[in-house]
Amino acid sequence: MLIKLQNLEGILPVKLYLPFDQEKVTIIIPTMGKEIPSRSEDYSLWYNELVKKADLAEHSDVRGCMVIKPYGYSIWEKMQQALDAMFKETGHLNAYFPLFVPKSLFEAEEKNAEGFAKECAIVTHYRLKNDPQNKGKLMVDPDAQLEEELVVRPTSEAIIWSTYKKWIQSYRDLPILVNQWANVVRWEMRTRLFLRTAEFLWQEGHTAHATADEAVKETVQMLEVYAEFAEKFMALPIIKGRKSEGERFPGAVDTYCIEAMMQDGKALQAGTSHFLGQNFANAFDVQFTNKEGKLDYVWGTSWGVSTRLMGALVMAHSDDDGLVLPPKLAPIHVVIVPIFKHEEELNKIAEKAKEITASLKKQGYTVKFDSRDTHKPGFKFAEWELKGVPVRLAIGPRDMENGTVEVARRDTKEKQVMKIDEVATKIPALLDEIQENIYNRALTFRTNLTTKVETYDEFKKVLDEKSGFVLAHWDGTPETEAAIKEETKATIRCIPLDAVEEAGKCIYSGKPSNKRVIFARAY
RNA sequence: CAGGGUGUGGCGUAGUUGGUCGAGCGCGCUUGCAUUGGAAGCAAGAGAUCGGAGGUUCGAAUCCUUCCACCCUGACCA
Repeated sequence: MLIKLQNLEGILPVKLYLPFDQEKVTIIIPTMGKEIPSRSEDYSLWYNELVKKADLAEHSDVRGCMVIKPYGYSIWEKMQQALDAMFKETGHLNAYFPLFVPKSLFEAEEKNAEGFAKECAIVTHYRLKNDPQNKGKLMVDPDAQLEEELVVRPTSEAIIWSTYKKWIQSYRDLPILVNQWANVVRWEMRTRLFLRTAEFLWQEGHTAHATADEAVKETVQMLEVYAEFAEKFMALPIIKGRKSEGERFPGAVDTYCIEAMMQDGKALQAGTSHFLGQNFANAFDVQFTNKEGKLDYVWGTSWGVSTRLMGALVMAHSDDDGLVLPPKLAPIHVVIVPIFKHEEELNKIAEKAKEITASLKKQGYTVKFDSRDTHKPGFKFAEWELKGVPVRLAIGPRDMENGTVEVARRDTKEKQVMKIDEVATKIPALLDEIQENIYNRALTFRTNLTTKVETYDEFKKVLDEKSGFVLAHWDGTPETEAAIKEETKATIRCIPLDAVEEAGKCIYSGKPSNKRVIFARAY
C-alpha cells in the first residue's frame, strides 16, 4: 500500500509507505539532492558537504589531495588578486622558485628541516620502465636512482636563501622583497578539504634586509596586510598576535599571526608572518658588506597565507542553506532569475536583465542572468543560495508591469521590492551593506564566545561548555603551555599585540603574569 | 600512524542468521508532453561486474583474508 502525500503546506514531498504485510513501517522522506546537513547536527559533516555541494572542491584520486573546482578556484583567484595588489603596493615583486629542494639544502637550517622532516615527500628516482614480471605495468627503474634525493618543498626558505646568497653582496642589493605564488606539499596523515590537504596552494613572501629593525618592520607590515585583507575582503574579524615559543614556525625568531574564530568556536590561524632573524642567512652563509665596510649576515622574513583561507571563509559565514560569500570575494555578485511562462516573456525579461547587467558591470560588478529553461525559479533560488551569491534579483511578469524587481540578500534572506531604475544605485550600496553585515555578525559571534577566566577550573569549564576564545593569564613557560595543551587540547593561539598590561596569576602555575593570552581549541 | 566506523548506478540509501537479490527506493540523468513568484507535474527510459583483489561454498552484496579510499577520535600540522 502506498499513500503519497504531496506538497503539504509547502513541505517537501513526503511519501508514506505502509506495508501492512510487514512488521516495520518505513517512512521515506526524499532528499532533494542538494541539501546539506545542518551545522548544529554535525559541524564537520556540514563543512565537508557544503564544500562539495557548492562546487568549491572535491577529493581527487590522489590520497589527501583535492581538486579545486572552477567555482572554488574563482574565489581563490579573487583572494589572490586582492592580496597580490597589496603585496605590490608594499613594494614586493613575484618570482618563482623550484618545486624541488636538494636534500642537502633542505637540511641546512636545522630547526626548519627538523620541523618539516616528518611530512616531506621525496623524489628518489627519475625514470620508470616496463615491468618485465607484469605485462602492461610500469615500475620504478632501479637504475635511475638520483644521486641526491629531492625534497618536494613543504616551504621554500631553503631554496630561496641558497639563491639569495648569489644575489646579495652589498647593502646596496638590499632589501630583497620577493613573493611567490606556488603549491607546496606536506604529507599529512589526516586531511580535510581546504583546511589540511597534502598539497595546497599558497603565497610565500621571502625578504632579506640589512638590519634587524627593518626586517621586524617588514614582518609586522605584512601581518597588517593580512589583517586588512581578512577584515576588508573576507569580512573575517581577526586578532593579531605573536605565537608562543611552542607554536612558532621552525627556524623563525618570532612568529606573528592572525587568528580567526569559526562558527563552532574553534580557532583557525589565517595567516602568519615570521621574523627569521639571521637564522637562514647563517645557515646559507648569506653575508653582505654594510655601509661601514664590514661583513654582516642578512636579516630575513617570510610570510604566507594558503588555500586554507577558503576553509576559513566557509566556516566563518555560511549557514545551513549554503555558502554566504562576502561580496568582495564573490565570483558572482548578483544573479538575476527570470520568472516566465513563455519564451516571449523570457525575452522581454532578458532585455531588462541586460540593462541591469550593463549598469552594474560598469561599476565593476559581476552579474549572472540565469535564463535556463530547464529549471524552475525555486530550484535556481536554492542553487544560488547554496553557492552564496550575495544578491538575487527575481523579475517576473508582475515586475515587468510595475517596473520593479524582487531583491533578496543572501546574508539575512530578506526580500524587498525595488524599482528597476533604482537597481543601478541601490544594489552597490546593498552589497557594501552585506559585506559590513557579515563582518559585524562574525564579530558579534566572536565577542560572545570570548571569555575571560581567572582559574584553571573555570578555564576547563568554558572550553568544554562554551568553547571559543579564552583569555587567561599564562606564566610564559613552554612547560605550562604544553601541560595545558595535554590536559585540555587547547593551545595558545596568540599573545595579542594589543593585550592590556595587567597584573595577574597564571591559571595553571599561579606564577605572576602581566597580560592575558588567547587559548582555544584550534583547527 | 593507532583506535572506531563506513564503502551498494552520478548523489543519498534499503538489503548482511548466504539462496524468491536475476539487487529495491528517492534525487539526479535521457526522451516526449506539460509547467514556471521557493527545490518541476505526467509518462516512458537509460544507468550497478554491490570499493579492489584473492578465498570458502552447489550458490556471496551478505562469510574469511588482504589491499584501497573516506569519515570520527588521537598524535601532527598552515
